[in-house]
Amino acid sequence: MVENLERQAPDKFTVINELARRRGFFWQSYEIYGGVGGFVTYGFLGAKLKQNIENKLREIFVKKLGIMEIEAPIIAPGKVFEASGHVDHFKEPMVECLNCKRRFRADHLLEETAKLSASDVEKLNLEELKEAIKEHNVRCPECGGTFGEPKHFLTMFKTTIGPYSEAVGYGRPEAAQGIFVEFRRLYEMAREKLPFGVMQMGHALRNEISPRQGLIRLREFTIVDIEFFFDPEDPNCYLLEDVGDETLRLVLAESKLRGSEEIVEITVKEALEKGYIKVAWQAAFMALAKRLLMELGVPAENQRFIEKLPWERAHYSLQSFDQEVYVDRWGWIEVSGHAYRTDYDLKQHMQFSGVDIRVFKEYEKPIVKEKKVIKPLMAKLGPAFKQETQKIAEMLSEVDPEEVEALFKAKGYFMLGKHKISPEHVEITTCKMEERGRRFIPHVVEPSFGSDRLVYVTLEYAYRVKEGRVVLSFPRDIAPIQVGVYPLVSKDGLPEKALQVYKMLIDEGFTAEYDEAGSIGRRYARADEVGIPLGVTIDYDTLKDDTVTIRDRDTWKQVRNSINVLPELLHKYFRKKVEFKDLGTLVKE
RNA sequence: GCGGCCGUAGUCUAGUCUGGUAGGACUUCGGCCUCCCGAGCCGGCGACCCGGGUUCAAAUCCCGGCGGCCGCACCA
Repeated sequence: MVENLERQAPDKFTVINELARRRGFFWQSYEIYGGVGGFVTYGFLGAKLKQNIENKLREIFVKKLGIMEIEAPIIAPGKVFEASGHVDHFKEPMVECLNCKRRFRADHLLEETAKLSASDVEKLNLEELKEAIKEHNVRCPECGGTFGEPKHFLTMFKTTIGPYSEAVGYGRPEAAQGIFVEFRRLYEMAREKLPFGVMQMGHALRNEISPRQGLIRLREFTIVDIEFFFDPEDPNCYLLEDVGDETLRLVLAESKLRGSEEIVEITVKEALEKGYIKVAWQAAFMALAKRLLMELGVPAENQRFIEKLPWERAHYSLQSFDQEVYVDRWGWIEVSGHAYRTDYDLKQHMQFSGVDIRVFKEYEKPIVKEKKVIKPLMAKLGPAFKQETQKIAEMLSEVDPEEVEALFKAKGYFMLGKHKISPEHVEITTCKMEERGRRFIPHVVEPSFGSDRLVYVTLEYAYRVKEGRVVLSFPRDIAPIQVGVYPLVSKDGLPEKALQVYKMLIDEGFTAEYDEAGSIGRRYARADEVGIPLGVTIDYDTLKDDTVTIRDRDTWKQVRNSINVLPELLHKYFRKKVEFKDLGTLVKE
């Protein structure tokens, strides 16, 4: 099997997908019906690995930064994605060649063939695209054929909510909107203080045209969206204290425009000083994302952040970086996106819903302004205008006091609609206005992770071949199974003793596995292949002195120690407080 | 969606051209054996992607579909 793999030298993607299927990490869903592209089912090991990775995200963002995790629905009424701009932007205009049936992006064709600019083409609707294609006589670049009607392909899953077909709903293509639409309540829960962050981890749906990259591109996948709200006029980012000196490897848009993928290695602080990254919070989250990937086993030099060009960016973003990891098969692939969404989403929802979702921020000292006001003297207005009085009083509050004063000076009266207002009807006074704060829509930076991709890169970076055997060297704190427990041989009471140890470890909260099948070597090999960091073996000495051997997955070294010290030592080991050599005395081979 | 290649147990594969009982290896399971690294022996489970057609007879030939890989396109 392994020899076979080495002989054919397939890429890691193939090897990992095969291993994943064989050992039950994940596989393509609906296999008994032939399988459907873009959907995946995680087995026991994969689900556990994914949970452990997701918990790592929780640890970094929820526990340490106090970001609030929420869980919102996957289906949203049409309005939500109309407001967010997805209904308009989450689709591509396509034309089909009537001759060879090839499909092309209509806008791309016009850019290339008719030499129209990207921004011009983007504005065109289907009808205009059709005309532009006709006008410029655009033909199929493959066979020279003519094109049919341009059509949009919407990449959101559309459905109806309830039995009424007019109630259109969409499966969310991102979890972010579930946060934005609940902003008011979330802001309250954050004690009405900025900055604050909200995270949502859950499934998202994108009806990809041709998803053929395993966990890398799925139609249903797990997204982790963090929306971090801040005051755009208060750039202070307290995270810089922690991450300011962290280095980032950036590929800047300006380099890409020159056709280069040159990497600028720079600290977070410097990147902000030089203006490479517009928002401090965004830079800070990029640093945290880098650390996360390192903890998943991806070294810094195999990571980079690549800036999106304006036309590559999502419709809501002012600046975007993709965090990329180098993988064997495709080179650089995106594992997280960092978008500066500004106030775009909240503004849109405010407009579409009609609900004021601005926040109020009190000034440290109220700003006192002197302001002229017109005070209607009702005692004079009443007798003069009778039933019109109320209306006039309202209208007076709308006019500019300065202007009125000037008119009085010049003409001795002014016309309010058809009414003649004289100085005797009103009083113009100066009064002190106190502005206690301001109302504004917070800005947002969004770090967004793809859980499934994290699972994939974790697997790829854990993959090793040692002496012809596959070892998944997961970081010990995300390994799906922590400890394997084995009787050296399955007789003479060793299995019974091993089961006791196994139960004790389970009771202590470890994820453990008991295995007595085959020879001990076979069991170690099997455990290595699913990445179990430690193996505890019960042998004949155990029966005499209650000690066991503990085997390290990566070095295959063994130490020996008493059963009763295992729980405490192993807890420390999995929390990275002690190393393998600290678990006991080395066994000579 | 298009083009090329491909589809036999969990995995790798023989058989397909030339239609006639689907065979092996690894894995897995049970047993024996086994005092630390996929050892050995015995036994068991397990497959022709789906549908239609041709034929006495289809894994094999024909048609359609589904799925995979590679390329194109797409990836907000």
